[in-house]
Amino acid sequence: MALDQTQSTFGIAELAREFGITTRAIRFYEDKGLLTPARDGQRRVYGSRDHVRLRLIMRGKRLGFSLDEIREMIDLYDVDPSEVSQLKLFIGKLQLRREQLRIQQEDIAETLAELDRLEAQSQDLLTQRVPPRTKAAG
Amino acid sequence: MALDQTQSTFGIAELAREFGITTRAIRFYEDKGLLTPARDGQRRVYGSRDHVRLRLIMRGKRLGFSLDEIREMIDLYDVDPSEVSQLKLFIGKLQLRREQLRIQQEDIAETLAELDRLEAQSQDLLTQRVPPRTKAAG
DNA sequence: GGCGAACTTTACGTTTACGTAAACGTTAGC
DNA sequence: GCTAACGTTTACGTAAACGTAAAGTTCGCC
Repeated sequence: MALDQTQSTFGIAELAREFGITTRAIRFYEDKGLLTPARDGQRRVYGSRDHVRLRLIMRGKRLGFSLDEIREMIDLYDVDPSEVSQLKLFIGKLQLRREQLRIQQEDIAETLAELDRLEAQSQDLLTQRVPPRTKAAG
Repeated sequence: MALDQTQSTFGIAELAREFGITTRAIRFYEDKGLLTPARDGQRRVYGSRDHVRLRLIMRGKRLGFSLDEIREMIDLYDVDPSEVSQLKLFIGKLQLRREQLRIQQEDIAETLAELDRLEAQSQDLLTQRVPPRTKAAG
């Protein structure tokens, strides 16, 4: 009954179940260059690297990034920093992402604050209205 | 040279400029029920309410929401809390949004942490490599 | 050796969110 | 009275991200 801590290979259906997506989607991500599974004959075999990447893909999607953007972000993890010029370019890309995420954080904070307001109002209305005949305060 | 604090009406091109989108997009949002401008003859006239809504639309888009989701969120601001049952349903929707935003916050935090790591690594590499012939430390 | 389960490729279909172009109206200014 | 700027409707086009169906393969098993 002991589960594997880190399973090293996965079938496509297995990944699909785990991440709650379709095999079609997973193959589509491969078409777009986001995943590069090995093959056992004709069948795709996904390793831990693909597993990680798929997690990054799903996270990126939750944040509303396009697959192109997600690919760019994922590729950041694989950059071979062989040339200084490319390294600086790389750091530049990091800054852009960071800035974008910062804006999203602000947007979320604003939205949450507004939701708080709306809920407070609603709760007020509820507690004022739920007892329509209690002691008659008006 | 004094600017209006809160301009009360806007033309479509004016809004488009302000928000950096096309008039086509603005009309599209109207088609989808996100905006409801008044008319001056045939021309659309946008009020401060539409201006606010457009800001909410853009914020929702930055967070990766679909126009349908955005419409749902915007409509939350206009709910007439006439019935208690609807009010409870409304509060439920608020909770769902809140949960989704919380997940996004976590995703952003994770991503930022990873970007930090990547950048630290890169900076290390830069400071180690930038001076290829200084004092010859190897 | 036939059958089902899981996988494959190929390809057309669909939804979302607009882009783009055509053809037309109206208003200010020369 | 013309044109330039700004607006309108209508409609077809397009990119992204898959869905869906068809048709074939491969593997384990009874």
